[in-house]
Amino acid sequence: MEEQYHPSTVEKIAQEYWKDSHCFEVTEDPDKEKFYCLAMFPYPSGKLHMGHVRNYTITDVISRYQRMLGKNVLHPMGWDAFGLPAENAAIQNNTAPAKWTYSNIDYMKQQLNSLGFGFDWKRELATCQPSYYKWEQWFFTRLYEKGLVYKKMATVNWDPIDQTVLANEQVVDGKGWRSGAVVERKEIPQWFIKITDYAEELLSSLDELPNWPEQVKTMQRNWIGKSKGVEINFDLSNPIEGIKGFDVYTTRPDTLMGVTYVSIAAEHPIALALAKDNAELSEFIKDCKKQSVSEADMSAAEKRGIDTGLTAVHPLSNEPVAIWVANYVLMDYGSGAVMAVPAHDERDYEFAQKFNLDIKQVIKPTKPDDDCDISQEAYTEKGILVNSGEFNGLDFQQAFDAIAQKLNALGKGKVTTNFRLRDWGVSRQRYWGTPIPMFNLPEGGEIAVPFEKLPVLLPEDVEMDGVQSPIKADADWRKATLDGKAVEHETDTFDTFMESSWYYARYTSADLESAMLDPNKANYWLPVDQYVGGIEHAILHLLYARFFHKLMRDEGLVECDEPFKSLLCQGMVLAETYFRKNADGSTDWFNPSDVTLEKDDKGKPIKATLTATGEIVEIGGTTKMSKSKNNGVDPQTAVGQYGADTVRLFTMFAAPPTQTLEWNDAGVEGASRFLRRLWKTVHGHLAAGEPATLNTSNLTQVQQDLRRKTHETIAKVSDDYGVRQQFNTAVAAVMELLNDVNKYADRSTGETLAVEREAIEAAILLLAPVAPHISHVLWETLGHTDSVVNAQWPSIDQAALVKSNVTIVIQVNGKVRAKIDVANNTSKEELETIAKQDENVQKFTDGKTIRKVIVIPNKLVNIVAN
RNA sequence: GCCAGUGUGGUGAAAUUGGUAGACACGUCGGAUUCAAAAUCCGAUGCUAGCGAUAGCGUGGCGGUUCGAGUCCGCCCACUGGUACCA
Repeated sequence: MEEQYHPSTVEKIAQEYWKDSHCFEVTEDPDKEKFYCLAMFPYPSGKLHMGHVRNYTITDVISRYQRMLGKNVLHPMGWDAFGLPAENAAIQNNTAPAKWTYSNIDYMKQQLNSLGFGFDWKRELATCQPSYYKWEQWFFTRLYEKGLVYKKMATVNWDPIDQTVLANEQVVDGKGWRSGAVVERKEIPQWFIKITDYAEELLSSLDELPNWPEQVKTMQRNWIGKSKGVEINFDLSNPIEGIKGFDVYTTRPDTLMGVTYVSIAAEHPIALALAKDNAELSEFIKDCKKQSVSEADMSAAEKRGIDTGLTAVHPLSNEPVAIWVANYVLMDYGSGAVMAVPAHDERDYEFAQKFNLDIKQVIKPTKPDDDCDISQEAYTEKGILVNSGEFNGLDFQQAFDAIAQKLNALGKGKVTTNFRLRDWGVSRQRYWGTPIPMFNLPEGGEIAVPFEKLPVLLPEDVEMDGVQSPIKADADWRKATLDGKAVEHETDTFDTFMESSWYYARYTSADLESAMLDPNKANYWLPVDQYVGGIEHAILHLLYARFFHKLMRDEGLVECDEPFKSLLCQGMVLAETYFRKNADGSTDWFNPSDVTLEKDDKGKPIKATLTATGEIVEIGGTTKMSKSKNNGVDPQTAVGQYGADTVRLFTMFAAPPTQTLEWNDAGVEGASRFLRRLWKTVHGHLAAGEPATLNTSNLTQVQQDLRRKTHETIAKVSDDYGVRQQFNTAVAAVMELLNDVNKYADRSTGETLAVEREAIEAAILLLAPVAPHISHVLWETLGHTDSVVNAQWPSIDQAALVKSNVTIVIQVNGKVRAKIDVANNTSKEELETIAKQDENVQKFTDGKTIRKVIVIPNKLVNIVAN
């Protein structure tokens, strides 16, 4: 064996072996327990970034670990290939989105292989391939036939200069990112899938996902937002254009007597009707249109409103209440109207204060001493009704029921269950996506493209002008015939969340040409046993995929109810930023690789300079790796410099997977140093001669301790990989084991070498999932004929774990005053006696009365004295 | 705004069920080796005071529960993710 560790040589050997033996290509095997491990597939943006490296290292570690446990492991990879960035890049580089995308895929695939990820490339797919999106189109037409798809008007961001629809991301401070024009809201017809039909099930089956992070389930529950409330009808005092009234929904009918006005959306039919002969209102409505459609922007916008002059009739008191048009009420959600109870709702309170509207308290605290001062702020807690006539004195539930019942009797309201979740709008006015498989008919209306005419192909050889989608600009593309009749192709494409909603299932039947899925294969592999991806997908992607899975189930394609059995959400990858402010106020950002740091004597950075010029730059803090701050660290550079194993080891070691990960070159060197030390240890061990067969009956204390460490480490790492999914502590445990080997191992005889051999082999096996290349070569070097990728996970020798002594902490009033070594399982009584006799303990109990002694066997003794 | 997280030494972090705060690693300092340096090896390293034994303080802030709180509860601050057309 070579004395020095050369990562590039080692990695070449291992990667060639994996490739030549096709060892990650798997097929269904009913005799073996299956394990489907999946990473969220990447958008082919050009280069792999550290977030990808982290994601795929995690799934690779889990896959290799599960494989060593003897399971049939599927670990596929593919490309989320449709999307907005390809269009932007195509315009910028004067190329076509397809060409750009395919060349990115080629490059990134090579990068993935250089990192040694064990993917089954036979199942590779790219969502922009007609063989993939054909089945998505087919599935959509099936949903259409089942009535789960419909078309309606919906609001988009409209750039009036570029005459194009903008994504929320493309709206910056209310203006179009390219044109700078103030963005307008525009209503256009769009396709929707009825996710709300599945709201109840999407909510309730979250309870069947014990291995999902609680925070993700909570976010999804809140997003679905099931609530019980009352739908209330308000009549208009004077009908307008035949409109006699409108509905509002509230979860707080108990506050109904506190309604002092109602707010309606700018697009509400009543507002539009009134605006016809009200110039001021008409102007306000026009103004409301100049607003981004994103919820975050809207909530940040100033609350504005205007009194319409029209009143509605309060359904119980019959008193007139003012109708306001407000910019924060949206036509797309609910009925486009809300009742306002300023005394008991913060937003209504703020609005009422601003416009001097009445604030009427109708709820008082259940406990009289609770803070409630309506002149200062809204009281939003539930309480006891006041100023509510016949309902006075009722609590929330009683009032809810009584008021609902009364409204019901008057024919003015009913109890309903409401969901915050809205139907899934899947239409996009973009080019680089799956064409929506619908024909628009000349007489109006539409019909699904029949199966024989699928796929509706997206032309790939196009020129992007930066404004209009090439398939919208091309009148010929639109032309089609159906049964000899001229029809037109829909020119909108699908939301790219469509493709990412079912790719995990297609991997099981990747090359199937005759159907979307092969149920036999799909049902063998599904559900995914472990899904890993960024927390940013906690709601949208994961909810749409869950929904799509249920749609596929109801189509008879899959059997299980949920697609992802266990979910791990990884944190982002961060790096230090460096910048210089220019005289004109602009900022230049410098990549960490171009900066030299100067540190004070404690190691705290005090000064940063550009390595090339020596110019001083400012330290801008650690943030998410991004193009805008130029702090991306290229994985390829790191792999070239230290090797894939080091990069993988560092990514796993530097932080637990769910936390943010800070890239740090010094830390990477530490990881590299550890691998070199491992290599050197194996080299020294082999040079010392052949070990004898391990005989555990005649070991010295030091050797027993080393064996205990070996088996404690196996137990710890197994728990960390398999149960806790905390890879950083697993790596730390192996580091500890190797430290002990180097400190205590004895190479003088065959018997002692056997103890060292056991420890070293354990270390290699435990490390194999994280650093598979070096483990592959070292395992071979130790004389094994099978490859480490197929080796069996080490088992624990319970006898080696037995401890003779434990350290007990002795506290006085909760403060540590002594530590003692005692035999394992010393009795409570004995521990108490020993503790009280301790000299240091007596110093602190002297002159005090011992009130209580708490003894936790094998842990601590706490003496309470005063 | 709303929903969900996060906050521990100079730094990344550990502490799995309420029981020794800081494992492991980086950095820094000191030493060995070297003509010298790199690499490697050994040792020290939470902060403050003290030669030292040791003592006090210490897990974003304020308060609470408990014999005991990084961990549980309440309020607050800062940062991050999502907010339905970025993926």
